Amino acid sequence: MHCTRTDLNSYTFTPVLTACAALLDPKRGHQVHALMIKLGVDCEIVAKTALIDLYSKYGQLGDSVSAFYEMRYRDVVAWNAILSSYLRHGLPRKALELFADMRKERVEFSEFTLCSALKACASSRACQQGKQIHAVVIVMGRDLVVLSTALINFYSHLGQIDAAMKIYRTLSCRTDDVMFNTLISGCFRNKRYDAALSIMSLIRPNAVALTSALSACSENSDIWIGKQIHGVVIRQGFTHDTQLSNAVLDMYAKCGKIREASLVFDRIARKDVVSWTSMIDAYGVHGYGAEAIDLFKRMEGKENNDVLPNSVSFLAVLSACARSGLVEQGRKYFYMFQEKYGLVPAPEHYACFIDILGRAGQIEEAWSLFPGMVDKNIKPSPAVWAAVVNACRINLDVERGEFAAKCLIQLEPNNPGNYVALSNFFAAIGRWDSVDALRSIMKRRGIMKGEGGSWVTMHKFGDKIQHEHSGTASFGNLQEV
DNA sequence: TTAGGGTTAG
Repeated sequence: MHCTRTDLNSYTFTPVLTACAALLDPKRGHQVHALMIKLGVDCEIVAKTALIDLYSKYGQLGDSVSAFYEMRYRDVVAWNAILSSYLRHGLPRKALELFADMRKERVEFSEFTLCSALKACASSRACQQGKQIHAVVIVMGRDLVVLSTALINFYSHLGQIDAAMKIYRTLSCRTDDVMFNTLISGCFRNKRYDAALSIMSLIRPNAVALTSALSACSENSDIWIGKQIHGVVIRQGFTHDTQLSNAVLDMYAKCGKIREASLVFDRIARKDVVSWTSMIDAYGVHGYGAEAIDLFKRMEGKENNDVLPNSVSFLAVLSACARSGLVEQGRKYFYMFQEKYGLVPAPEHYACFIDILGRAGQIEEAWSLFPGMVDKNIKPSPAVWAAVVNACRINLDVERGEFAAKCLIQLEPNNPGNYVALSNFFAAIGRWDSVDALRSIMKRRGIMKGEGGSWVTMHKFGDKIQHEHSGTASFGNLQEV
């Protein structure tokens, strides 16, 4: 058409943009956009909306947002597209701000809008706002399968599984696999195993349901259920599914079964970046720093078909070095990831590297990283300041420690963990008056440190009790001991 | 002609 006709307009290009977005080939999409500009057909509302979606799917949030703000007039579809764009980039708070702007501009919502808003509420844990949207759904009288699914997902993520089940029970619309998968994932997430398994029995086992079941078992360190799900994965012939196998691997790793995790890893035929990173991290968490590094070298080697490490792999390798005290290796990889793979360290990478250096007494080198952060326009996060405070505690660096402590509390005054780090620092330098002062501040602000705990799972086979698994819990995270 | 719900690694 481009070669033979001269009457191309916005409506010709929008489906082409949709195709480009589906192909995830930015070069092609950029060419098409350039042609649209050249022909002057990039300004219509549908064209701009398709561009919001295209750039969002390419991971170019800035360009997606630009397309939105370049519009003279915006309809509800354009607003919906930009909400999805922010959600796709993991910015639910920003999506909720835009949702508020929609209300200010008196744009009438559609079901699409409410779905996205509910998703934003679920991932940012905006309980009250989500319930208000539920009320809007009721008032609109829309009982649709997609909207009901979004509501079930919202309540499940908030831990209100009974509210989620009530929506399912009082449904008058049709059901489908996505809704059942949402229910299954919600029940597992909230440890309603019986309900989850009985819903699973209503549908044919599918990879998504099994993956979410396994990720909930990882989260809850529930090896007993996790093993049974793994059995279903094998019996139903899903072992070729990489994403599902990654979830099996991670379940064993999170439950402390590193050997089993490694066996699953070896059997994944088409390993992706998540497979490699999960296994590297599993070794690192269990203190097998050398094994983590060996595996990373294998990832770089010939057997790996061009799967490149990303920023999560970067962090997994660094944290493996930190846990095993591998200072030289940590330093090597901190720079190698930037030079060889062009990955820009985020604050969490800096926090990890500062931790490595601090434990090794290299406080000067840790401090010397700050100018580099300023150059790269990276703002130190609370985790960075916490790492500095810990480094100063180990190295008895009073002056810098006090400075970092001040920054940390200013930036994140409600995180109990920060007060623990500060308290340990002041105790180490003998400032018991400050330790006391911190306790009073915590009391006054109502900040409570989470309790630590430990647990053992026992199973009874006839008269015999078998010890199955044990671990410790602190701040909601479970770790094998 | 553009927008929506469920799944894996930090």
